[in-house]
Amino acid sequence: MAASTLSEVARLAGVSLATASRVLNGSTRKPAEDIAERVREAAEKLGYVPNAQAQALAKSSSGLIGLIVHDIADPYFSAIARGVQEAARQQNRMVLLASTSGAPSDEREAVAAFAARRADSIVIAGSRSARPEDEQGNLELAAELDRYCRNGGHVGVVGHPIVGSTTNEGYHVVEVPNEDLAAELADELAASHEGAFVVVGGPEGLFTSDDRIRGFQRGLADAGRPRAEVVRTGFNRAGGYDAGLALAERIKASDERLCIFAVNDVMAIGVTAALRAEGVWIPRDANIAGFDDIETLRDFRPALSTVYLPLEDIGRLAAGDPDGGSVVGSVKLRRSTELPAESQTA
Amino acid sequence: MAASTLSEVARLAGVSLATASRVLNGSTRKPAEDIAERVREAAEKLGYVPNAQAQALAKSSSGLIGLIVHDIADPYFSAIARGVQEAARQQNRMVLLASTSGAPSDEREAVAAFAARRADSIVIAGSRSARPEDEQGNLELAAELDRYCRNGGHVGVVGHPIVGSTTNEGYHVVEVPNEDLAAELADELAASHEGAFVVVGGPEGLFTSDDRIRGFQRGLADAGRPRAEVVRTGFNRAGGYDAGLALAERIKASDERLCIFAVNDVMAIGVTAALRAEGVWIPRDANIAGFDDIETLRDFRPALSTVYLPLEDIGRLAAGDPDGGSVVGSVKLRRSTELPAESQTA
DNA sequence: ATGCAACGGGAATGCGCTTTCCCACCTTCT
DNA sequence: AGAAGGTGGGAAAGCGCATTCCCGTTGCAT
Repeated sequence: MAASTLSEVARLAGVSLATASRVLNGSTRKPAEDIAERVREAAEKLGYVPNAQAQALAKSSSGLIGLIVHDIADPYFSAIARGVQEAARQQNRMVLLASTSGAPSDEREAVAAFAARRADSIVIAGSRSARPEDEQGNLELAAELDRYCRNGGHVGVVGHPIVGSTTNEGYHVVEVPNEDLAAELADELAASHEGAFVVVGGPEGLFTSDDRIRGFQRGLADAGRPRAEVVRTGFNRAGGYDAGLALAERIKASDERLCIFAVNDVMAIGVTAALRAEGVWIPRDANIAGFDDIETLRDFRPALSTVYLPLEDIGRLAAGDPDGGSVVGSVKLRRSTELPAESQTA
Repeated sequence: MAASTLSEVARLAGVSLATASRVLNGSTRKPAEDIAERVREAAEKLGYVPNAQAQALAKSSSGLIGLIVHDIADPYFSAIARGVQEAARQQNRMVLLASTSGAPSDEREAVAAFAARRADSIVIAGSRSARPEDEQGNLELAAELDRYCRNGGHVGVVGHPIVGSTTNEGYHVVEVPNEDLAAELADELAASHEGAFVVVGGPEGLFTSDDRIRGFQRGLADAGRPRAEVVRTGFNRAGGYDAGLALAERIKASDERLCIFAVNDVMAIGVTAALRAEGVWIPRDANIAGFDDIETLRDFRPALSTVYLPLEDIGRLAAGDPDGGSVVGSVKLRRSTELPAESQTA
C-alpha cells in the first residue's frame, strides 16, 4: 500500500483537490472552517502524508540544504554540521549530507547531486586547496558551483572562496580568521616559551593549514622570535603521529626543548601520542599547541593550548542564518601540566 | 535563469523527450549511439542537471536515507553517521540528517518529514527510552514509524526496537550486545581491581544505559564480586562530571579505592575531569572505565578501559548494507597509568 | 430592486520526468 | 516472397501537488 494522496483525501472529504491542498498545505487562501475540518478529518483518517517531492516540483523550492564535509566523524566537521543542522531547523528545512574525503572531484559530484535535488542552498566546509593535483578538480568543482549559483542557488563556503570560481553571485564566504588567530597564539606562546618553535602543518597548498602557518610565523616575528621550522605531514591524527615520532627523535637526541604547534587539535593529539610513546614528557621536554578547540578534547591532558573557533556558529552562518554576526574565535592558553597542580595535594 | 529541462535538451538534440530520458538517465533501453551522442552533447551544452525531485515523483523512489540522531556533534553519533553515509554512497543514495536532542516528539516529527520526502529508508539511532515522561511521545513515534513502514518504508533501528511499535514489518533492528559486553568488561576489571565498583549510569529508563548497567552487575556477580552501587546522572559529559564531583568527595573522605564504570566514554571523561579537578589521582586513588571506545578519546590519558563498538559498521548495517554481518564489539582493557611506563625511561 | 466587489470553491494546467504503448521499419526464417 | 519477430523512436499518460483562472454566491452600497 502506497501512501495516500491528496486527491484521495479530497474525494473522501467531498471537496476538490484545490480545496484540500489549500487546507492542508499552508496556502494564502483559507477555506471555510467547516470544510477545512472535514478535510483534516479525512487526512487524519487516511494517514495522509504530503509528498514533499511533488510539492517541491510544483512550487520549485525543495526545502533542502546540502552540506559537504570531508568526514562527518571528524569532530571539526560534526561541530559545523551541528550548526548547519540548527540553522536548517530554524529555516524549516532539512539537511542533506555528503562526505567526500576531501577530493574536489567528489565534492563536484556532491554539488551536482544537490543541484539535482534542487537544494535551496549548499554549504561546503573543509579546507580549499591549491595543490597542483587538485587543480583540475577544483576547476570542475568551481564550474559546477557556478552553474548552481547561476540557476539561483546559494552557496555558503567555510573559510576560503572556491578556487577558480568566476563569480561572486550567490556565494557567501564565512571568513575564518585563521591567520590572525594563529598569530595571536604564537604571540601568547612566545611569552611563556623560551626555546625554538616547530610547526606541524598539513600538506602544502591546503589553505587552512597554510594560513595558520603563515599567521603563526607572523606572530613569532612580531614577538621578535626566529621563524619556526615547518614540518609537512597529513592533516589528521596519523599525520601528527608521524611528525611526532620524528620530533621525538630530535628532542631526545639534542635535548632541546621545543614548542610544537600542530595546525589542528587532532594533529596535536597525534603528536602528543607519539611523543608519549617515545618517552618524551610534556611539558618537561616539549610544549604542544593545537587549533580548533575541539570539544571532546578539552579534557585532554597534557592540556592543549589551542584556539577556540565557534564552529557551530560558523556552520550556522554558512547555512545562511539571518541573525548573522561574524566569526571571531579566541586563543585558549592552557598550562600543559602532566600532573595538574591540584593533584599534588591529594 | 532556472535550470534547463530535459525537454529543452530533447528539442536541441532534435529527439523526443522519451529518447532524451533514455539516454541521460539509466534506462534499460539504449538508443542508438549516434543519437545518444547528440543528446549528450545537447545536455552538456545546456548544462542540464536532471531534476531529482521530478525523477523521484515519476518513479516513486527518492534515493534518500533519513538519519535520526540525538546530536550529530556527539562522536558516538557522528561515527554511526559515517557508516550510514558510507552505505548510502554504496547504494547511490543520499543521507538526510535530523538531530533531535533525543525527544521522541522531535523524532516523530523527523520521521514525518522523512516520510514526506519519501525516504527509501530511515535509520534511527540513539537510545530508546522507557521513561514515563516519554511514554506518550514514544507511542506517537511508534505510530508514525508504523505508518511509514506500512507505506513500504524500511526502518533501521540501532539498539532496541521502538517502544510501542505494533509490527515488525519493515523494521530492522541492529542489536548491540551492550549487556554482554558490559558483563565481559566487568569480568576483566574484576580480575585486576580489588576494591568496590561504582557505576555511573544515565537516567533510569534509558535502555542503552540500563543494559550496560545490568550487564556490568551480572559480570561482577559472575566474578563473585558484590553488586556495584549505581549513581544516576545525565547521559553526557556534564552528567559524568557531576557524578565525579560527588565521588571525589567520597574517595577523599573514606580512602577507599573505587573502580568507576561510566556507561559511556563521554561520561567517563566527565568523571575523570571532575576527579582530577578535585585532586583525585588515577589510577592511584581510583580506576575508570567507559564504553564505546570513541575514536577521538583513544589517546586520552589516563587511558580509559572501555568497550569497542564498531559504530561505523553499526551505522552501515542499520542503513541496510547488504553484506551484513553482525555487531560484535570487544573489551579494551587499558592500563590507566598517569605516567606511561615508557616515559619513565626518558 | 440593481450593480458591483469580495469571497470561496472547482476545473484545469503544468512542474520535469519515467514509462507504457504504439507504430514504422528492418531482419530473418520458411 | 511473405510472415513473424525484433528494433528503435515518439506520443501520451501519469507521478502528486500548487496555482491560476473561472464562475456561482453572498453582502453591501446605490
